[in-house]
Amino acid sequence: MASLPPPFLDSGCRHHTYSRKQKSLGLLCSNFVSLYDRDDVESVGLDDAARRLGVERRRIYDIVNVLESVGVLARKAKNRYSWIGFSGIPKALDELKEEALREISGTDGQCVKVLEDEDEVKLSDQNGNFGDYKPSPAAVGAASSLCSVACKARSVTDNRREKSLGLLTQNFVKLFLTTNADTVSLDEAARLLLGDGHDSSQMRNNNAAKVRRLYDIANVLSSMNLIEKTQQLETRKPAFRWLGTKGKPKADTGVTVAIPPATKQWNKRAFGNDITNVDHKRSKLNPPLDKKPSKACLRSDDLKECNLTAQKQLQSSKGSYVFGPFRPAGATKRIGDVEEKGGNKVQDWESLASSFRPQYHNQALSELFAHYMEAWKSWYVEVTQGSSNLQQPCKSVINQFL
DNA sequence: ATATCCCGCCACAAT
DNA sequence: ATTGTGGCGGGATAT
Repeated sequence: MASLPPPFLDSGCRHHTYSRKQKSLGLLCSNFVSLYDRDDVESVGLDDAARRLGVERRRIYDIVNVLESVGVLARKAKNRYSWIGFSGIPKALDELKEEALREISGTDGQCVKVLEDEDEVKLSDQNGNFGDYKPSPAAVGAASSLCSVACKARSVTDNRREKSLGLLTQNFVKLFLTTNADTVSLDEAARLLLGDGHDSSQMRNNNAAKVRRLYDIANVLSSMNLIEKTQQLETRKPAFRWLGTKGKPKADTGVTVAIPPATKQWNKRAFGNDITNVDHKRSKLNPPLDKKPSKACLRSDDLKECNLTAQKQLQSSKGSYVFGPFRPAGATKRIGDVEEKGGNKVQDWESLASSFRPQYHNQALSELFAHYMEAWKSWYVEVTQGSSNLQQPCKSVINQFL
């Protein structure tokens, strides 16, 4: 497998400054999709994909894993996947949701009720861009499902699976599916995903590792337009917004995939006009002669067509937008909705509190929950300072947990 | 400095 | 043993 890099010659990219942008997982995913999303494609070979996209096989595993979690692909055999396409997403999401709900109420004794949309505090909006942020109740569902996973005495083998990109992706998605919260902050997601149950110990820097994975996942889900990167207003801390299912809750027909300008990764991010990756031997063993990193040469042979992606450079601002390289089923848009649910939200803090009141005899769960409350608390303080007129209920409820 | 996150070593699983 | 998978985190880029 060890790809031997032929970094030599490449008159084309001579002085091209190395840019990781054109090597992002997201872009790779876009290319991957545009490469296989055709009528005549039913099977995808990993080697073939790696060759045609000009990347190491390792990278293919990354995107394939998350795509499979979302139903776009299905593993058929070693080295081979069957292409399902976007049409497989709705079903996959439904299943994930069902599974998530089952897990939540699963914990023998008590059942944690998934609360209906509640809070959501409007913060003073400086530039009118981001409307809100809340410590999303997604934690509710996530915490419990997470627990169910974390609690079961797992064998060492399962331990590996637990940290797989695929499972991580599913849990991440479930986070959005089980709640009405359409926004989850990076920190929160990192904390919730994966059991940080380890007794309050070395989970410090360990968190950084999880965040890295989260970025990986977010990049490909983002390129699939299932989520979008945002940030907490004010705090400017990174967060993710769910775009996946449009409007209607479920019911296959109701679920559609949002299809905004497929090319704009996150908020910006430029596009390379060529394929992703292909070795370029980074420093390490052979440090660049000067400050300029080595040239990123690409295997010009087969990846010529993949450039279609670059055309869609269309920088749609609000009204118009173009379809990405893929053709969704019932493409519904959802691009310029700067503002959302202007409606208020009945403070349901009390019920939230009672839902959680049942103390968990489970150590891991309670710890996890504690973390959630911790985050919530800090958030609360933050908000309180900003806008002094906040519903009182919040305070009392929060205090119950502190 | 902090936020992102690419890259590829190498452990582990499958053949 | 060989080959396929894919955690994991060092450290380079982007902001």
